[in-house]
Amino acid sequence: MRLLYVEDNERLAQNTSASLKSNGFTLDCVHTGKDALHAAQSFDYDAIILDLGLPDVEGISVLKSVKEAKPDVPFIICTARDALEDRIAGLDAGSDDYVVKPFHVSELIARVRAVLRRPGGALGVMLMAGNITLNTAERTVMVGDQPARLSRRELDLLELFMRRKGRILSKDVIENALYGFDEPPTPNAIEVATHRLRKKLQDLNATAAIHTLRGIGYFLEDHDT
Amino acid sequence: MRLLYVEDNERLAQNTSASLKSNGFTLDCVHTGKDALHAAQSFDYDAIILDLGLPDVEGISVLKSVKEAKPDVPFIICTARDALEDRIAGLDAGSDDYVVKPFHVSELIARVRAVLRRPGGALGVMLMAGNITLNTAERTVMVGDQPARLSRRELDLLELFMRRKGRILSKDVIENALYGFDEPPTPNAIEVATHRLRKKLQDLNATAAIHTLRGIGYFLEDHDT
DNA sequence: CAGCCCCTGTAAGGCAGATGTAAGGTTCGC
DNA sequence: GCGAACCTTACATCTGCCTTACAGGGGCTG
Repeated sequence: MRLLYVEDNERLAQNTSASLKSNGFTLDCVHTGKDALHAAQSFDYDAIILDLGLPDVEGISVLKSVKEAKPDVPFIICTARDALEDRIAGLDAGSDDYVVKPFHVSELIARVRAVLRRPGGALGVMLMAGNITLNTAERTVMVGDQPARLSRRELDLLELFMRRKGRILSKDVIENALYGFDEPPTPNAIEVATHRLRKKLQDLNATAAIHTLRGIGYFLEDHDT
Repeated sequence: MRLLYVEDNERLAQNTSASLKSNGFTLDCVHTGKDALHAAQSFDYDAIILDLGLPDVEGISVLKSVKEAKPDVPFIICTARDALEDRIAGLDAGSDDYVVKPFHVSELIARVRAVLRRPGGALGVMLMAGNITLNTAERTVMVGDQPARLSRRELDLLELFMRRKGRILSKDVIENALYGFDEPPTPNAIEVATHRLRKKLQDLNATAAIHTLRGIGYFLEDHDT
């Protein structure tokens, strides 16, 4: 679950980023409209949180540019209470929701979740593979009738594999999906994460397993359909 | 890039068809579930756009029938906003996408492109020779209905041959294509690699083979076209 | 605030498949 | 029949992945 957070106020950005991260989101945080455009272009985010009133490029134009290229990405706009016209313009331009400043982080998180849960969004789906069931809304995993105790990383990884069940995922793809660009891991990190996930699944007698293709990537086997 | 478009509303169908065609897609348009099933059976579409609420056969059952026979075909569903929740409940949101009516054609096109660009999608070319199929996006090879387990070199080599199907490739060309400047192999390396690839293809009863032209090079036979 | 536990990335060693090299054997063309 | 080009097999290396151990960090609890 990877988000882009566009906020020019450094302190606010720091606080909010921390909260979002601790709530299980992978987060890329940028401070200018230019960076935002660049980031949005180079990766498919599940949602974009956009602060209006950026220094270099007008916020709304960021939204419009991105929406043009990727109409599907949901936006959540943060704006001051008195900037009402901006807000309306934002919704007209295709924003999916907005939050009025000052806001509690919990409210922002709730809105993000709500947007992701919408049809076509990333949340609210049940994923299945063999006897593994992953509830993306609750972030819980069952193997057969046993609940699986997975850490955040493990769960993100498993969700990635299940969303792309049967398809091959290179380490590159995995890295992009799980890690923000300010936290690049060694390639080994993914190997270790995969190993830990595999072990837990195996211990619970999961009937779907992650296979390795040497030099190419990994894939989750898919003998149901 | 060939699509199947299933839509019972004639006027909407005409408009949308025109837009899709002018965007470079080859399009088959049908108006009933029956025709849709028939069309989907007789041709391998790169994606299917399906309107829900068809007159004769319920849309979802079209989807299920086709998915049963061809699990890999991506579907994009068009539906009214209020009918959405119950409809998508039974679907695997991991492999499909949705457009909510009324929609801009540009949005539909964007979704189609997104789906095709996914690993396993068709943008990332499919190469074929005899009963060999190479998916360049996933880097997978099928011989008939058997998956081939090729190493990276073998796959690179096969891809090279298939992209230049029927043409003669000298060892020089192959060497340049497969090896970086800083890793010049002995000429024998290519012979060995070819040998290993040939063996795996033969073991899987491939109907296309790599032939040798003494003193000139190799080529992949091409009796289809 | 201390202590503890869990999570997670890093580092290091080992194993196995992949790949190049070498050494005959085979085939083709002259 | 001779030589050159290619095939085939065996072998050694090397890369990539697995596995385990360890350490820093964050959160929870007493």
